[in-house]
Amino acid sequence: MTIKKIAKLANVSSATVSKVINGKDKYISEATRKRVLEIVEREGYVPNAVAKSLKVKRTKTLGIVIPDVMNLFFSELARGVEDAAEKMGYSIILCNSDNKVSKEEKYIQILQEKMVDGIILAASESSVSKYFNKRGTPMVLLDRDLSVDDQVGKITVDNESGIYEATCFLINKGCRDIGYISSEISSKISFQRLSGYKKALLDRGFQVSESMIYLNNYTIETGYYGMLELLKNNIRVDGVCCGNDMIAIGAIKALNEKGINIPTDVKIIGFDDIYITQYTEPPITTMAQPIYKMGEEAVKMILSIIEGKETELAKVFDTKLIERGTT
Amino acid sequence: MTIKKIAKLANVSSATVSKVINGKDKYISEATRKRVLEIVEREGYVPNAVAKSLKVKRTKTLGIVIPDVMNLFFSELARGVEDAAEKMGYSIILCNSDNKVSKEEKYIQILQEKMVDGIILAASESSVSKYFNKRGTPMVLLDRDLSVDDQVGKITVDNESGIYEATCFLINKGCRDIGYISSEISSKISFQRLSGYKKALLDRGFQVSESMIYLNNYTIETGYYGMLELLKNNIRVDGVCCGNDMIAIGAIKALNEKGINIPTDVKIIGFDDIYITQYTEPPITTMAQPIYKMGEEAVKMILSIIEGKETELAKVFDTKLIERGTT
DNA sequence: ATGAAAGCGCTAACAC
DNA sequence: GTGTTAGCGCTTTCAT
Repeated sequence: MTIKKIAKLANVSSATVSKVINGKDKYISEATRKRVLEIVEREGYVPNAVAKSLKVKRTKTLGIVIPDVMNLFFSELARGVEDAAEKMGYSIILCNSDNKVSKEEKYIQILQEKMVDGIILAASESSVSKYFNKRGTPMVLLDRDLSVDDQVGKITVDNESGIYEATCFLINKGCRDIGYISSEISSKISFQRLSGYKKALLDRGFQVSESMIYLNNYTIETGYYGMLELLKNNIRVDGVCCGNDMIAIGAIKALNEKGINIPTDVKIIGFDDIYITQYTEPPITTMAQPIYKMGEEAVKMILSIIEGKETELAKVFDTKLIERGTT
Repeated sequence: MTIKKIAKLANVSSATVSKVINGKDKYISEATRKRVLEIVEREGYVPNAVAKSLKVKRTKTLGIVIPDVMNLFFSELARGVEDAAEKMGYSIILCNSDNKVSKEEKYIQILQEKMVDGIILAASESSVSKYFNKRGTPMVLLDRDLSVDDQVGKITVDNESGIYEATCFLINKGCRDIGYISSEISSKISFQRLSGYKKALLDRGFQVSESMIYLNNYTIETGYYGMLELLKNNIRVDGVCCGNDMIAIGAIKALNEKGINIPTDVKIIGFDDIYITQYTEPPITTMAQPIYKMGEEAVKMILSIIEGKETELAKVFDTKLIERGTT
């Protein structure tokens, strides 16, 4: 079924059918409008969006590349993006990069070939460089703050001040020997977070000790082994600031296994506020990012760019302390 | 940049450019092949896949509709699908239906308009009916077993025998008063699972008591309130079979709050083996579904259908007991 | 070994 | 109010 066949069945031109289908029917008589619609319905006609896209140069689809949908943080981000996109009549093509530059590049190429109207990127590297954005597809960087000269949007959170606050909170709660478990400094984010931790300690008159810092990945495993390591190295740890909630989950597991009480003996604070955080034992105190909202904001920003509106290209959200059982 | 402009720059026809780009260059002289490739590179030419799709009637993209990516079960499914699709050169359009028929229908329509080559559906209802599959797009039902006359593929797990086994396992572990917390019977899956629970009890000479059964949703909340309810209604509960792992997480939370020891006082078994299950306190014993693999299998099946191969339209996987800390 | 040309299904400018 | 037509960027058959 094509618009042409519908036209023939309705004894009108394909232009007319196109107009009624697209609601541009001001100048179409009610009679033909109705007739066309009936036939469309009867024949189960489904418009061919790819033909339309070729003509109008707009696919009404967005690409989103994230490291991994199975990661609670990114799945919430993706959900925020998808919901907002759907509301605006857009679909999304989902890509998992595993933080691999090669995959990021490959996906960006594919998305450009598929003529997506915009790309939302939680990328590890500057795959965004002009070299890869050959077509100048609108892009917004989500959660990742890369230095990029291009005209790309950025949506981030104030990582340094977030972890700074988290660390101060632990201090205020009475912790004196505060460890830090997080990811290696492979990204700006990780750097900023570590920086926040150190700054808080120094500002409050504590010393920074490298043996209190364990860096690896943003994973449960890192939290688990990192906690074990801290316990090994130091006689005294009474608080741990974690680079994200996954790490906090792992740290809690280690502490539970060792029979160390949370929060009495050791207090834990996480980062992100992924939703599982409410359901752990104990529930995790964390610095919340407005994850879902950041996803929504990313599509708002990219649509604004797509529509050629004047757009503020940087939006940084604040984190917010959510106190629960681990402190 | 279009193929035509590249052609002009290379002093060849667009047909020639098309051939070298697509590797159909047996009959192209090495000299022109090289020249074309150089210009493509230099100009940063990106092929327009929508134009290509219009011509070849194949978009190399698949649609996947699931209730919610934020749900660990479905995000793992989605990841399995995306990985397998990517390996075969396909992209995926992700849709979250929230189990709402209206959204499912809407998405199926959109996916058909976008001319996806196939649709993978974890749908609650028979949105799959001929009426909605107007274009006869290949479909496979994933995780959901709907009665559908159409030629759609189905990938499922043996739910009844899975829960049957789970319940028996609890009995073998010495439980005598086994409750069941799960979702309402709104789907075949829920029916089969409840059925497995009852059958196991009966087969082993126990009675089925409605007050030991709490049905609501496949959520943490249901597990939590369901457990509280069971504790209220019955003096004795020493085992709970949960319809999925989320429910188990909620049940554990309730038990922990009440100071009831797991597994000494009450044993818990879940279903699915979502990955967080290893990290709860205690880690959850569960009947595992090969979630990721089922996602992969769904794309294998749909590609086979797309390619017009003779395809076995039903694949049912076995569940497998994973014993951890809650039993 | 390369090119000319038709056509995929649609929209939009313009004609009537 | 409705129709004609060109053309979006590509592939593919057929000629040369």
